[in-house]
Amino acid sequence: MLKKERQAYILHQVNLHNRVLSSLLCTEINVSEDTIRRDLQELAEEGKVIKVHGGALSHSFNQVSFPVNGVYSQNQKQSIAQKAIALISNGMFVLTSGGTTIMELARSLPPQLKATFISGSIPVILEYMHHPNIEVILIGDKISKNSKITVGSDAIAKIKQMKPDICFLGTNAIDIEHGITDNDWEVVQLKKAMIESSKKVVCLSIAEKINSVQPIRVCGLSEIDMLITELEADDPLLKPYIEAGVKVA
Amino acid sequence: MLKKERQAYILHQVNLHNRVLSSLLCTEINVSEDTIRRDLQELAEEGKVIKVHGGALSHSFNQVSFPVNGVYSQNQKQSIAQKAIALISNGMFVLTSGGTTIMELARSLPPQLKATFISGSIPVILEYMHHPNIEVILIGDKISKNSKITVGSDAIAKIKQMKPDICFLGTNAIDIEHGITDNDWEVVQLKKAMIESSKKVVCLSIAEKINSVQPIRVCGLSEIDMLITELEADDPLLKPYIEAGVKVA
DNA sequence: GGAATTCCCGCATAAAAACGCAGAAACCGG
DNA sequence: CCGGTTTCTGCGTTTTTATGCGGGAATTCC
Repeated sequence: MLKKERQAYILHQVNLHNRVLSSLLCTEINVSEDTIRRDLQELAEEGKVIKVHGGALSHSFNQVSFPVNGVYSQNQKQSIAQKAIALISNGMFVLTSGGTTIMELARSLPPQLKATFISGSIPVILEYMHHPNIEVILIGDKISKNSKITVGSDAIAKIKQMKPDICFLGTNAIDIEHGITDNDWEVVQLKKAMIESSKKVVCLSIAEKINSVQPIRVCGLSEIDMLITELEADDPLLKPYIEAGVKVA
Repeated sequence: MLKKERQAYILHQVNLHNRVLSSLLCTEINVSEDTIRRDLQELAEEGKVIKVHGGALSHSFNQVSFPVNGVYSQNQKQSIAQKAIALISNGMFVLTSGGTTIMELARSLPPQLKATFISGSIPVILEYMHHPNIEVILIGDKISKNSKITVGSDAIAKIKQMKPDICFLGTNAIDIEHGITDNDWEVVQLKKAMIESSKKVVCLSIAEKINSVQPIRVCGLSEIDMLITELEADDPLLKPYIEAGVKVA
């Protein structure tokens, strides 16, 4: 069999079945694994397939991403994400909500980190999926088209079954008196469950949202362990929260 | 034999068999390999064949290099999607697998359709989310990065709790003897559960995949209700399936 | 953390291509 | 018919290409 023929055949198989294993191909075509590997290599260089350990994948399926429009206050959120990442170590189970701050966190995860991330937010999950070393657990249920997150009793039940090491909450509003508040009833139910299940609860919030209130209460300050903002820890804005027993970073 | 004659003969052979080997040709015509090589060279320069190491290929053969970004066989999948959509009516619960054919189905859903769609495939879910009137239920569990679908016992358990009206399966390989087969163990588990739960099972497959086999068995033909391809229902390729009791469209 | 794959590198080999050359055949204008 | 020219073809040598093999590095899986 001619080289080009072989490559055409491989390409055909990849496009048909979305993935091929070099081990299977080489028995099928009756050539050595090296040859298959070299073929896949060439096809990959021409951009016709995506080479992976043990075989190759079709190009068509592997470029899912969410339309990201300009993120508000990206710099601040970046700096929040960095502080949050410092709390994560290898092997942890990390539960996260949705929201642009969490997105920033997801995007900034160091590539060598090995951990398990759990979320019901579609955009966030997509970011997690791009990372090579993390396991991704998706919480299923009905999708709320507004917030692009799964909501409902199944999702809540699933969260309650878990005991993640740490939970990162994108925060909509936080206030000394009313604690964490939000404006979407279903999302609030979810966050409540997340707080209840997690060993440690960390709120991520840009300074702008500090001392603001939304209609629906998530939890009181006593139930969160840490508040991360882009501010320095000794910023006067944070002082009342420290006094209320919340760690800040 | 004259040069022109020889070249005409070679060209004829190429168009007939899509390929020629120079070694064979030279014994056939009884000239030296050099001569054959020179002929092929000329024909290649005139663009009539594609010269490769060891022989030459027909132009049509090589031309089947696919668009790198686009979906393979999109037209066929479009037409399959249309046939599948005809089976969906308002108020239905529709369970779907993943795959590019299902993606096409998701993209082509008429905007006024009101139904509930259930899936564990991230790319497919993203498409569903764009539609204004459909409810989207996401099956949660661990995400398989290969297939971008949730897999695992939780996902299977969730599917078994449901009784969807119809289930659309993207098909990897279908064959009279072996039924539906696939190449990813976890995905197969999922598909088995989907088939078991659903009132009606519809397989979507481009004609190219008909009569092909993959390593892992999903189910026999008796378990599926309908097979949708881009072919006409009276195509001879489909006849054995009809005889096996599968409806086709 | 250890076993099993898979990958990567260099080498060996055989097949095919390229190259130069020379002889044979065809062509061609007288 | 004949010498000169061009074209074609085959041969020997050198290069290039394709492929398989072995061993060590890297990766994945349990």
